[in-house]
Parts: sequence; structure tokens; C-alpha cells
Amino acid sequence: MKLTPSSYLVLGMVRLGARSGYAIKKAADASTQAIWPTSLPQVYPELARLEGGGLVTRKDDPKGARARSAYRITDKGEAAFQSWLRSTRVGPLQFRDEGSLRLFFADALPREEQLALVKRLRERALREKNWLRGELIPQAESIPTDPRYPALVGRLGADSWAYWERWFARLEAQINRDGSTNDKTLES
Amino acid sequence: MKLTPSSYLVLGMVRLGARSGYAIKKAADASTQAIWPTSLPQVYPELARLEGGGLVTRKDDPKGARARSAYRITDKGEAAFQSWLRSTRVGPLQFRDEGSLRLFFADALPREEQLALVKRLRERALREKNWLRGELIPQAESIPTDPRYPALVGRLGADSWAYWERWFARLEAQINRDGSTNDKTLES
DNA sequence: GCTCACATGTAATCCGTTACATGATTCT
DNA sequence: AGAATCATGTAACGGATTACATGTGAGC
Repeated sequence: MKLTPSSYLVLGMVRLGARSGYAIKKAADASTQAIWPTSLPQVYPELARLEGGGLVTRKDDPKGARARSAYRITDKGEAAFQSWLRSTRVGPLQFRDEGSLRLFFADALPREEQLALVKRLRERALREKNWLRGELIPQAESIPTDPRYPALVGRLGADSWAYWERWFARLEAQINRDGSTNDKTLES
Repeated sequence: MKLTPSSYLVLGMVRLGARSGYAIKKAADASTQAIWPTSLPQVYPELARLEGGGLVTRKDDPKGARARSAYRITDKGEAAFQSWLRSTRVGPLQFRDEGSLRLFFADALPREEQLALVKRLRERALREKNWLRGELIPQAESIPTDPRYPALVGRLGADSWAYWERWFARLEAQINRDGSTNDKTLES
């Protein structure tokens, strides 16, 4: 049985106490969305697979007339999860950004338009940072059972966006100053 | 005709002088790989689509007995490219990282293993930074026709990885010191 | 009474990667 | 002579998103 990072996301959320598929998706939206997004049509088949492999168990848990399932992690599931956490192979980070791609080709634009593009990128960084600090991190801090790392990962994201914001702000200043972007680095 | 960021990547590389599909892939590996990866089986059909839409033209350009195509951007292609560069809609950044996901769930590990995980993440950041500074940026600096932004985007990537490296180093120090990761931020 | 959140799924589609297939040229 | 690079594709597969489909419960 092959387990992907999405499998471990679902398994991990069950482990932290999310019982239904819906609850797992809700928890993921409030915490791991920025590092590993998922969707309901992915969660439900994944839960069925994990159940088939004996990593979680399912119980009927209707609320009134509304059908609902309650999942729990098994010992086998816990072992698989621990083994994943400890594995030394770090998969490659997947990154794709249309904004950065535009910047890559920005030599084709007049300076004014270059500036507008950089400004949009800086503003996006600001928006993302504010969303993480204002929405995601507070929610991550309220995750049950030892809630240290969820909030920490949120801070890593927020700090990274803050770094981008500063980086683009310096680039804007540089383009405004003399149009030269040939300095060795913009790193602080 | 619908154009995706991958379309504009191919179009942009043709615009910068890459003639064959193979040359486009080679150029992308040496420059945009980290922000928008692509593959040969994606490039060839994309070139055919762009040709069908009249954004590029194709000429036979055999080298000896070996078949080869030479692509050029058309006026229509140049207009589409410019329009894309200027569009104010910034698509969302796509980010997926198994390493960050592991960190999210790291409360399940004993402190020693937490430390090992963070160390692996810091070392990955170091490797990526070194690869960008040592390999990608020098190549990006040698891209023909005004080569300002390609190298700039490389520096953004390298600076970002350097930031992660410092962030994880501070986290390591903190875990080593007292195991507390409840500080407000690790941002410098 | 209406709207939003809760709850579960399937079907169709899209985008991208890996594997397959072939062959010429250049460098060692 | 053999390996690496140049060069072009097709086929199969996989993972993820969007659209479709249905219905209950809670709050305003």
C-alpha cells in the first residue's frame, strides 16, 4: 500500500482528533492549507484507502438523521505515521509561481511597468503575511493536543512572506532610484 | 485559445532566442526550474499549440541528418506575451512541501527526533541556496538579451533559502536550549 | 422561511510526470 | 568504440481540481 504526503496529512489529522472527512478538510484549511492543500474529493477516497489498509477504523456516527463517520487511527496507523515522520528522505519542495515567472521575463517591460509588477508582488506578500498572522496562526494555536509545531509552521510561512515583502520593497526602491538591478544581492 | 503559465514560459524562452524544443527545456532547467519546472513531453505539444494559434512559427532546421525545428515568436505572440506580463491578476503561488508537513506534525516526535528533522530541513535549505548561488545564478547571468531579471529571480530564490537556513538554525538553537518553541516569532 | 454550515460522495477533466521509442552527433 | 548530448515525439499513468449530485441541522 503506497502512502503519499496527502495520505499522511489525512492520517495525521485523524490522529489529532478530526473524526469525519469534513472535519479533516476543515482542520486542513485552518492549518496546513499553505504547505499542503487538499480538497474533500481527495479526503474521502483517501480515508477509504487508509481504512482498507487497516491504518484507521471507521464507525457510524450519525447526528440525528444525518449520516456521519467517525475515524480513529489504529496502532498500525500510528506506527506508519511515526515511521514517516522519522524517515530521512526529505521530498523535494514543490514550488510554482506565475508571479515570479512574470518577474523573470520583466526585461521585456518598460521600467514603469516593471515597477507596477514588483509592487503587485510586494502587495501579495503583504496580504499573505497578514492572512497567516491574523487568521491561520491564531487557529493553529488552538489545535488540541500539544499545539507547538502547527503554530510554528504558520510562523515560518508568515515570516517568509514578510521577508518577500521587504525584498520587493528594496527592489522597488532600487528601481525607483536608478533603474539598476545589477547589485550582487538584495539580501538583508 | 487558452494559454497557461507553462505556455508563456515556452513562448518567453522562444522570445529570448531558444529555437528548438530541446533548447527551451535546457534553458528552463538553467533558469526557471525553481519557479516553474517543465519537461520535454510538455514542451513539444505546447510548441505545436502555440504554432496552431499563430503565436510562433516553425521552420525546418536540420543539423546534418538530424531533424530539428527552429521556432520564432510572431507579432501576435509578442502581443500576447506583453499582455500577459502586464495583466494585474497575480495567480496564487503554488507551494507543497512534505518537509514542512512533517514539521507540522512534529509534536508526535521526541525532542531528539524533532531536532534531527529540523536539521534535515536546514541542510536542505543550505543545499538549495548553494545550488542557486553556484549553478543557476551564474547561468542566468549569461542569458542573452538584457539579462537583468533572470539573475534577479535567481537571487530571490537563493536569498529565500538563505532565510530558511537561518530560521531553522535559530529553531535548532531554541530546541537545544530549552525545548520551548512558544516564542512569538523567530523572525530576524 | 431562508441561508449557511455540516456531511458524503461520484464523474469528468486537467496538468504534469514517467516510461517508452528512436536515432544522429559529438566527445573521450 | 562507447558514452554523453542533441533531438523529437507518443503512451500510460497519477494526483489533484472542478463540477455534479444529494440531503440534514442550526441559526437568524
